[in-house]
Amino acid sequence: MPGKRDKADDDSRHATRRAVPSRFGMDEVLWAAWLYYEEGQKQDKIADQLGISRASVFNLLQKARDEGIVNISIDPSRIARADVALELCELSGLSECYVLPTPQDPATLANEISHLGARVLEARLHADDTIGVAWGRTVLSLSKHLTSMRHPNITVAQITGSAVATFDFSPVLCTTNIADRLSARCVNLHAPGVVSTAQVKDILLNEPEIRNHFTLLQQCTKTIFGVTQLDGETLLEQSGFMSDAALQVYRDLGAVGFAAGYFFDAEGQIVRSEFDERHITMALDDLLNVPERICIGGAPQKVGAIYGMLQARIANVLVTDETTAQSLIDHYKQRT
Amino acid sequence: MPGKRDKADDDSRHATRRAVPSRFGMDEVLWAAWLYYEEGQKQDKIADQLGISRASVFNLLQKARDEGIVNISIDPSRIARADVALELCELSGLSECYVLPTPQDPATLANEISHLGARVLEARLHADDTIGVAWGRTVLSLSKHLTSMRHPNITVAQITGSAVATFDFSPVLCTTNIADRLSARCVNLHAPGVVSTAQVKDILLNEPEIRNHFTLLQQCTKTIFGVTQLDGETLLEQSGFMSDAALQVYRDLGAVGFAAGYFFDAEGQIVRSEFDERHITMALDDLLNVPERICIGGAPQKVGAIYGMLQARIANVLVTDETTAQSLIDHYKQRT
DNA sequence: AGATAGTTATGGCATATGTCAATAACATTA
DNA sequence: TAATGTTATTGACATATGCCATAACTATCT
Repeated sequence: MPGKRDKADDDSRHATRRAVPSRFGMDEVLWAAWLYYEEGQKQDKIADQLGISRASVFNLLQKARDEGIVNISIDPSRIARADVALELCELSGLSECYVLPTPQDPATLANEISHLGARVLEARLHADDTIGVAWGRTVLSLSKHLTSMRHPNITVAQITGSAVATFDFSPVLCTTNIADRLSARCVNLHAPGVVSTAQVKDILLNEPEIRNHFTLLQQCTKTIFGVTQLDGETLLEQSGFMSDAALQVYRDLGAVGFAAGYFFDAEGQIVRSEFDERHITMALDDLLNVPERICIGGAPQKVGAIYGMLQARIANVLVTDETTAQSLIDHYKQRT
Repeated sequence: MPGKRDKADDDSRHATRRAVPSRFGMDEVLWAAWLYYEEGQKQDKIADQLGISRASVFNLLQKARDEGIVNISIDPSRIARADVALELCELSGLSECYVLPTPQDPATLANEISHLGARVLEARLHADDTIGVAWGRTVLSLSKHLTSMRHPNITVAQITGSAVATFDFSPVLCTTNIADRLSARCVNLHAPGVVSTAQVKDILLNEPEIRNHFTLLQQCTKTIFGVTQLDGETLLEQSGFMSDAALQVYRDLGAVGFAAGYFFDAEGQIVRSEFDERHITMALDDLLNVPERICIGGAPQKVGAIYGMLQARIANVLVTDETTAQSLIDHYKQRT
């Protein structure tokens, strides 16, 4: 019974405290983490050594994991190397492809893909990177799975104007979230995502501040974006980003998907319409010049869109799940 | 009962196997590791998904850990930052210091320090490093704690001639072991560690092959070595590396320790005798020019020797245990 | 001082993990 | 094809871990 703790008890406690009086500055968290993860000691034993209860040791270890003092990570290169990924790379011309085991519960798929996306970004990230960030549920979700890390001189920049519509995965939010986790410089694009006429777009693009932003975007070493299919309900209209009518124009022109600011058809041809003239986003040529163009996304209904995107070369790195990857492989094989 | 497995059973098994038929090339190990470590699923659940027993999942995870597919590591910078380490750095002028919690069982101390040493080396290692390796129990033990890793263009070189005596921690063994684990180029020094006269040493040092080796050593970016005290039995004489008489000469001259090929006294003065003229090892000037000189060692009886070594600036990075670190701090404070 | 609220540490229990000997699956040889 | 050795898989048990309600402690206020 815990209530029994009295002076006698306390004395006996002191006897076991010999090794590590807490006056030592050395972090108990660190201490426990070392003994547990490096030396493989049992929590009981560590509790003895530190003169605390096993439960406390558990708490210390928890803290160590939370604070990133211990890092448990899966070598991402192995995930890329997995057979399905490899086959898809060969068929599609992707330079890299990360494939997640498809979860049993489809509802968690999007979440888990963005989780893997976060790991992939972390693994590929290095000093002096400039990351162009798009917007969308997937990208926002990715930002939440990033563990705080610190590389010198990282820049995170918006590739699309800040949409004004009311939705919780705005370009600004995606960008700031990611920058925050990476302790990076955050460069927002202070312009609307869509304007009313081509003329307004021209005027804006000639504004010095916005011009500078697009110049910065040309320095991008990476971009991150999701991908949407156009059949059925999409968040493009739901979010108020564009009108149903504008979207229908693209559908009528044969577009099947949208990624990183551009529409494309089932064979990877970029589809343009009047809307492009009003959409403030990174120029296509600049986008295609970015060395690492990372697309995060997967779902059965997205397969057609992803295929088109891959053919359009919008992405050269893909993070997806196994079912989607397999469908894509099948898709490619059919065409041969 | 396992014997009961028959066709009926097999069929039911197939039913649960839907998700991951083993025909998929994707590594089950990787798959299990992802589900367990990234998604935090329980082994039971993973077993279901993969259609294998929980015990097998456990085995897969074990394999994943063994093969380094999952990495569990403690941020080494935190260990360096711990208070005792920091204080010792300031007092001694070390550029870095890694301090291990002193284990309860003194018999395991040497082993655990070399374990930490291995982690430290791994953490500091990067592409294009050239590592000068000394010999000794500690260094050999360190080599065994290295986990296989692969950086491009690492070179591992012996800093001392290959001793001919019979002991199991010879320079050659230390070097090859480390090179092997790091998948590095291994450059051995094809000469005895000690020769009979100064003249023989001169002749050897003028041999082109050996000359080249010493030129290579000047390119070292790191050295790794242990440290020995001279009072009591030492492995210097036990190993047949040098005679009792030769060692006594150094003791008489005031030497208290030996590290990285050189003797020094309690205040950090290098102590030389005739033996140095016959000892084939990296030149002292070259040694002191190496940017990272990592000494691995700790024990109550080594404190005096380590103090001398620190004063002699033979090391600028120290890996030790807390008791030793604390004793060193006390030692420094006494002198003020 | 005594009461109060907020924080940290603990005991004990439900669950998850690790171990191992037994057995199945497979490969090899006679 | 049977016998034999080798490796992988498993069920069952012993142990370690994760969790949470509550005790102990601390700081603050009356």
